[in-house]
Amino acid sequence: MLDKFHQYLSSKVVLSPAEWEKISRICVFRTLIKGEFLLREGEKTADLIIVVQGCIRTYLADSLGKIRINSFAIENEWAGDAQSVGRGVPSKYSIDAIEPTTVVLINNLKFEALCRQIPHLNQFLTDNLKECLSGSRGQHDLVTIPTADDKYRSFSARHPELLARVPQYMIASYLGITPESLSRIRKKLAKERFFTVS
Amino acid sequence: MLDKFHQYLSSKVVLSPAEWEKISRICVFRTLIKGEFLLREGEKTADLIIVVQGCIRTYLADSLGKIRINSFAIENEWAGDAQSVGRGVPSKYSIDAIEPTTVVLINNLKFEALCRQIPHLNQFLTDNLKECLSGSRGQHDLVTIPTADDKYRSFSARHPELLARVPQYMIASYLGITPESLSRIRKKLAKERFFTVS
DNA sequence: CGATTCTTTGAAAACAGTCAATCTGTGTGG
DNA sequence: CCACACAGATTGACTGTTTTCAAAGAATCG
Repeated sequence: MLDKFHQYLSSKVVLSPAEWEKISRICVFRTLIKGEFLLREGEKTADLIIVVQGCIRTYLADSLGKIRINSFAIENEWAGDAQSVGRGVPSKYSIDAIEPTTVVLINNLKFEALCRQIPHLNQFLTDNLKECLSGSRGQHDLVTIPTADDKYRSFSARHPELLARVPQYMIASYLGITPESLSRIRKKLAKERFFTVS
Repeated sequence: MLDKFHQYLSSKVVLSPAEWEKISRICVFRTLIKGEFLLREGEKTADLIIVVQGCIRTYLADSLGKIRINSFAIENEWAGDAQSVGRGVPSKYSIDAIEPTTVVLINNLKFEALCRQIPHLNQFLTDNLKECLSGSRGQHDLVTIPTADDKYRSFSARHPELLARVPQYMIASYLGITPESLSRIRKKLAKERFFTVS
């Protein structure tokens, strides 16, 4: 797993062996079984989270139980609320694994200290934050689409990899619709496709 | 305006006069009248945008004309799609001023070069990206609230300053509901408050 | 297998959207 | 200073989509 993470990092930035050595020393790997929590609402955390293998979801629970999924993170994606990390602010979100997953946890303070020493690593952080921001905006664009089936259409075009990987009721939650509606939409679309193809 | 921006920056990071001098040299101020565009969908831009005075909105237009507002930015807030900046990617979003507004435009490449020289400025960038990310997540949390009146309630609790400043039909767009619905919701809430207070 | 978890289906109710008309306030030009 | 035009907000009646609730089918996993 360390190797896999090294590979990913190397694909993003140029690092000398000595630099990688420093970075790897502050990486903590954690393996989660399906359904296992990485963070619960209200808990504090000081770690950045990067998925090495698997898939985790970040979600919000309203007053009584119903959850809304904010984001999925798969291989090499970051998760978590970058802002609350390292500020002692309790997280609004919960994070758990939806398949067997391995993540790297990196202490935010240590990471920022390293960023000051390693300019390339700093670039990596900045780029990633921008990517997360862009992803979040994209997700926002998605959920504000006014009709449920356009939401789903848009989602499947944009995230085919998740479509295959994530249970339907979670996609529904991510899109802000009910699983029942999603099921009906899929049925309708399948029918449309059938008449269109031949 | 330069002063105002200096004040803001100083409140965020410690800068020597020499550093501020360097930064100020790459700042371009631009004043917009109400309704004036800063960026249109499809255009490219290489500049970071920070509002010094006034209010701008970032929005997305769907296939025929209807717009969905992604975000408002008021004094000292950043706007724009951090990722598309400086990559030659045409913007998905349009940005215009909803009141008389002054913004600072900072060329992204020049800014990043300065960040490499001035660690504190780099910290400022990182912090701001995190804040933008957090803001975007918050906005997402808002629009995924399932009922329109909870959306509005949540919005007014979270952004009282915008409530007073932004026309209602724009707030409706921001929340993903119609102006008519918002009007009815406000009426209902006013009635509830009337019976609750006395 | 047997049991949980996930998806599908149906019918009714609630909610928000649409369309169209009216109302209100503000700023402009005669 | 008034009248008009315009942008924004409100209201009503109606339509349509989505939710809800409930139950039955698949699928998956130990």
